[in-house]
Amino acid sequence: MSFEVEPVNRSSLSSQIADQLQEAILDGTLKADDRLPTEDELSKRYQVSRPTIREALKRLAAKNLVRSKRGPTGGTFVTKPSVAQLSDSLTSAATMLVSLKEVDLDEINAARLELESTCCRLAAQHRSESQLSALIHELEVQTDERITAEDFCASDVRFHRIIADASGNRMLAFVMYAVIEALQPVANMIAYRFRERTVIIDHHRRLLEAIQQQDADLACGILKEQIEYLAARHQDAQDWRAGKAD
Amino acid sequence: MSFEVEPVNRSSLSSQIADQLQEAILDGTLKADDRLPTEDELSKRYQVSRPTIREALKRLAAKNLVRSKRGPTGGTFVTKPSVAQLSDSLTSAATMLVSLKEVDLDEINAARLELESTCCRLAAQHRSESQLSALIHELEVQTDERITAEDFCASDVRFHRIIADASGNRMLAFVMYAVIEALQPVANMIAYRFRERTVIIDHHRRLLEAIQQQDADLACGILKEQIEYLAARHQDAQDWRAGKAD
DNA sequence: TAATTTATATTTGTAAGACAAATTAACTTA
DNA sequence: TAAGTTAATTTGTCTTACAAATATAAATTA
Repeated sequence: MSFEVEPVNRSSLSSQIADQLQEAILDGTLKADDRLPTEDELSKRYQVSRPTIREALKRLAAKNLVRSKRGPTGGTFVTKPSVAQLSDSLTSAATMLVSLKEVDLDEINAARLELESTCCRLAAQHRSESQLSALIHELEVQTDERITAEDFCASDVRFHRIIADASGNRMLAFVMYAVIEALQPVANMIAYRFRERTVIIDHHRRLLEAIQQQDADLACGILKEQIEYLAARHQDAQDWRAGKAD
Repeated sequence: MSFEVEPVNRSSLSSQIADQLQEAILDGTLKADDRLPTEDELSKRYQVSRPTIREALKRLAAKNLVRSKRGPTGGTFVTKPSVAQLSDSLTSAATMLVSLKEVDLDEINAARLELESTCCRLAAQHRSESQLSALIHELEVQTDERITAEDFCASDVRFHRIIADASGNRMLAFVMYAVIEALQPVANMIAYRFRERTVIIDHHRRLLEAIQQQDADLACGILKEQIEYLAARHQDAQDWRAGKAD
């Protein structure tokens, strides 16, 4: 005599309910700006307590799938996806990879080189006059003697973002933004002591000229120089830190 | 007589606590596998009720930053989200944007071609025997006559993810996963009627061979063929749909 | 009558207390 | 010593109550 044994479901109630609601959102059953049933209604429908529903909703809120509001016209609403939010999520996830040391610096630098080379190549093809003006403007900002290190870093980021924008492909630009942001902690670390602004500015000037002249190969070569320079500076910073710890 | 007015903090307690704990995880104060204080301890420390703590922890759990376990050696432990988990967290946002046509499909396809060409080139250099075996295995799965359309799509995704992994760069793999996932609604849409499996399988076989032989240019050419094929199939699906609506 | 203030109803946010479920270590029994 | 039982701990769920925020309707004032 035998009977079948099936795996039992060990997931918590709140995670099961969150998964179901997520599926309803992703498969289009629940649409952007739709109002979910109230917490009380959901707890009746699922035959669970209200705190369990709230826990499930917090799981969805953490993924930006829903937002809540109090009051007679309040409730829990499916969030409308936006391009800005996707960009933020991508950036936040990339930053986490770095913070949690899931990826090492060589990997990020290599990825940056690949991605930004692609952006440079496309930028050399697609750049507009206003993007060139914007690059020129940032170069002027960077050469100003009064600029603080902080503002120099900010201008550096903007310079590279303009290049990403000039690729003419928004998805690529988002990906590029994410990688640039993920590198910010490192950039901040070497900003004060280990990075010669004049070298960076020179790279930027030559990069701008190459893009202006639509010379993709030259642009990629200059970019490679800059990324290698920055990687070496960072290695110096690490060595200096290691030496200091002795 | 005047006094300063500062913005008041409108965030809920549970989201503030989740943010603080997330920061502690990301800045390295809390490391992977560290055990957080018990729910009771956290509620005493933060001077809030235990359900509020639980809601905060559910927010972190949804981001794969913690996991919980019952029992005397249980508790809430810090986890390190994997590249796959982090990119999965982008899936919902990206998927919805593509479904709602908030982003231009041509842009995503163009970005995919650039990114995946880079991954193919690196995969041709860096692929391991086990990655080749995994690709071979997926090809076998795909050629099985009994496979459902759903399972074929899943295998297709895995095939491309293996290529991203074979690039040997986790940051690149991360962004590649995100782009692949964003295209899933489109792939699902054309899966049943507009996509010849034999064509896809042929592309995959040739891609595998090119990577095996470490011929990066050939791999990139085949990939271009596949992406163009899929874009055309999708255009056919849209046309067919437009015609059907008349 | 128009503008302002107050009251009411609704929904989410938080708290307190109780009990259940899962798990591990310690203890007991064979 | 191995197997079984028990106790303790922590998370998971439930019940009940009240607070906070909000929008609308009603009441009051000018």
